[in-house]
Amino acid sequence: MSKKIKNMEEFAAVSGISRPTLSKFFNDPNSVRTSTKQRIEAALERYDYQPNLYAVNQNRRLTKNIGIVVPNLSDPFFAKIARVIEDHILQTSFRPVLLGSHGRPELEIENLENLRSIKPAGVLLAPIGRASDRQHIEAFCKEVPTVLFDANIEGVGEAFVGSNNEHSIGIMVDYLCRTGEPPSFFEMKSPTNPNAIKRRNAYITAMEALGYTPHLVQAEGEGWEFEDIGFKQGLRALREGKFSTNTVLCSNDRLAIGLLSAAFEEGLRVGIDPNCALRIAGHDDHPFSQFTCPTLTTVSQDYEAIAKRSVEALFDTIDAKTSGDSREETLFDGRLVMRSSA
Amino acid sequence: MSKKIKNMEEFAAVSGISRPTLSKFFNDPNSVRTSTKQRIEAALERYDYQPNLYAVNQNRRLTKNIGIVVPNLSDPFFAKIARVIEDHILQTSFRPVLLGSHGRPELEIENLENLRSIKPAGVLLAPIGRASDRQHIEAFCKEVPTVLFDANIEGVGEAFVGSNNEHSIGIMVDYLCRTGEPPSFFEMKSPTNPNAIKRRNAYITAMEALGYTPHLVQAEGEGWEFEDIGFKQGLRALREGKFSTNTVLCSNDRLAIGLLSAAFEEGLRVGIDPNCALRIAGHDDHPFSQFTCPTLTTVSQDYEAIAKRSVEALFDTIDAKTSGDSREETLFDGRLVMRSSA
DNA sequence: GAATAATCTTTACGCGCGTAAAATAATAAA
DNA sequence: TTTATTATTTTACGCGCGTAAAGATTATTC
Repeated sequence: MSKKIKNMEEFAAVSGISRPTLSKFFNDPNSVRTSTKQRIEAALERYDYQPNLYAVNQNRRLTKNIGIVVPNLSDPFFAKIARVIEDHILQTSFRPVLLGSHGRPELEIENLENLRSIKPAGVLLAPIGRASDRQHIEAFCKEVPTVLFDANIEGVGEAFVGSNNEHSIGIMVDYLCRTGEPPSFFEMKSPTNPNAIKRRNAYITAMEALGYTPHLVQAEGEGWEFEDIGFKQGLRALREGKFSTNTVLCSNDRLAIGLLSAAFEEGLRVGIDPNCALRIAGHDDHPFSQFTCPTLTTVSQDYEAIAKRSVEALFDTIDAKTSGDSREETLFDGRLVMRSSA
Repeated sequence: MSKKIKNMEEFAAVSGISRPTLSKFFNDPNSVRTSTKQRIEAALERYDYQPNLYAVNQNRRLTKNIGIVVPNLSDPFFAKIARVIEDHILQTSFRPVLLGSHGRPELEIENLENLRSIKPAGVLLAPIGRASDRQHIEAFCKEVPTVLFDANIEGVGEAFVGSNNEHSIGIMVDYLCRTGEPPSFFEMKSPTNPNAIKRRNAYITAMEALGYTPHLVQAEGEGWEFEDIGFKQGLRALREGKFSTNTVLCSNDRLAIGLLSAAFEEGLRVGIDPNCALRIAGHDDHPFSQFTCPTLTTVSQDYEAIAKRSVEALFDTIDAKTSGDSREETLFDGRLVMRSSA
C-alpha cells in the first residue's frame, strides 16, 4: 500500500526476485516454486504494480482475450446470452471482450477488425444475419478461431451452436393444435435473422404434418425495433382480419410483445381461457416474457447450454490448433414454457 | 488485396514511404502532406497492414480508449444509454470500451482495474450505487479522469451527469394528483441505486407541497430482478390492500412492469379510464414501457442529453488536463410521457 | 528563380516485457 | 553426504513502434 512501481525491473529490485522469474509468475503463478510465489504475492501486497498490458502482449502471437460479438446489446436476448458467456469465460484464465454491433453490418465488421488488432485467442460471434458481410466475416474466421452462435452462416467459422428451431417450433405447433385452433404464423416479411427463416419453414412443415394449412402473416419493416413492428403491423393485421384463426404463433417474443400490445389496444382479450378472443405464443423466452399481460407462452432457448457449448467449442479449437477440418453444428432443443397467453 | 505485411518497417519498404512518416500518418492522417496521405492510402488498399495495437500503445502514457462501465448490461435502460454514449464516442477519434458489472460490486472494481491496465484516456462510470466500493472507486478516479453518470457518488470523479429526480417526480406527482387520487409510492425497501432515495424524498416533498400525506409501499428484496420483485411484492401489496388510493407511482419502470403484471394477475383493470381499478405510473421511460398493457405512463429521462453531456464533460477534463478543481454536477429535467396506465 | 517554410528520409535510441542460454542455487533422492 | 533434479539468477537480445535530431527534398512565396 505504498510506492508506485514503474516496471518489472523496478519491482524485481524491491521484491528481491529476478525479473525473468517475475515474468514467469505473471504468466502462470503456479509455474514458480510455492515459496517464491508467496514472496511475490507478499511484495504485491506492499507495492502497487501490474505488468504493462501492451508490453506483455506485443510479442505474443495470441493474447488471453476472447472476443464476443453480438448484433445488438440493447436486445435483452443477446444481453442475457452474452452475460452467460462472459461468466463462463471469466471462470477461465481468459478475459471476455464484449462488443455490440448496434444492428449495423458495418459496425459488425469494424468490431471484428478491432478485435483482430488485439490478437484475441478466439472469438464468439453471433452474426447479424442476412445483412452481414459474409465475405469479410469468412476472411476473419480464417485468421482467428471463431465459433458462431445463435445465427448460422453455412460453412463459416470453426463451429456453430444454436437452437433447434425445427424441434421447438414443432412442439409449439403441436401444443397449440392440441389445445385449440391451429395457429397462424406472424413474422417479419424479410427477416434479417436466419433463424426466422428456419422457424417459418418449421412452422409450415409442422402444420402440414398435422394436416392443417399453414397461414403466414408477414409484417413489413426493417431494423431491430421488433416490438414496434409487431405492434403496428399486428394492429393492422388484427383490424383487417388477417389471422385465419384465434391463435397466433410469433416468430419471436419481441414480435409477440408488440402483438400483445396491439391486441390490448384493440380491446381483445388474450389468453388460454375459453372466454378469450385470441391466443398468442412466442419463441425465445425473452427475459420480459414472464411479465407481459398476460404472461407469454413461449419456447425457451437453452441459454445456458448454448453459452456453455459455444465456449467449449471455442476452447476446443484453440487447444487443438488444427483449424477447421470438421465443422461441428450443435443444436439444442428448446423447452415449451406454458404461461397464460396460449 | 495481397501479401500480408508483418510490421511498419516492411510496409515502409513496399509503400516507398519512410517509417517515421508512416508513424505520423497512423497517429493522425492529416498530419502529412495530402499527396503523401494518398500514396499511403493507396498502398493500404494493396497491402493488408494495421499497426500492432500493443506496440503502438506501450510507450503512450494515455491511449485513445474511453472506458464505459455500467452496472448491468442486461438492463435495457443501461444498454440504451451505453449505446448512445458509444455512438458519441465513435464520432471522435477515441474508441469506446464497454463493460458491464453484472450488478456485482467486485466485478465493478475488477472492470476498473482492467481498464486501468489499458491506460484509457478517460472513463464514464455509472456506479452500481450503495453497494459500490467507494474507496476503491475514489482511488481509481484520482488516477484516471472519470465522469460519473446516472448514479452520483458525492465528491467522486471529475463531474456528474444525471437526471433531476426532484423535478421529474414533482411533475409526475402533480399530474397524478391533478387527474385523480394522490399516489402511493412503490419502491424497493433498501434500494441499491441512489436515485431511488432521491425519488423517495422528492415524492414526499411533492406530496406534502400539495397537502397530501405521503404513503410509501416498500418491497423487500435485493438484486437487479426488479420486475420479479415488483411482481411478487406488488401482488402481496395488492392483496393486503397496502396501497392507500387507486394510484401508484413506482420508483422505476421495471418495478412498474412487475406491478402491472401483478395487477393483471389479480384481475385488476389498470388505466386512466374511470372504469379502471388502478392507475400505475413509472419512471425512466424504459424501452419496453410503450409496449406494456396498458402502455405505461412514465417520466422520460433525457438519454440523449445525459449521454452527450457525459461525453463532453469527460473530454473537457481530458483536454483541460487540470484535474478536479471544480466538480460539476449537471442534472437534466425529465419529460412527462402520458400513456394509458395513468 | 531564389529564398523560405514545410515535409520527408535517415539514423538512432528507448519503451516494458518475453525469452533463450548458461551459470548458480535450492531442493529432493539416493 | 553426495548426486541428480528442479528452480532461480544473470546476461543478453528482440519485438514493433514512438520519437528526436540532422540532413535532404519538396512546396510555397515574392
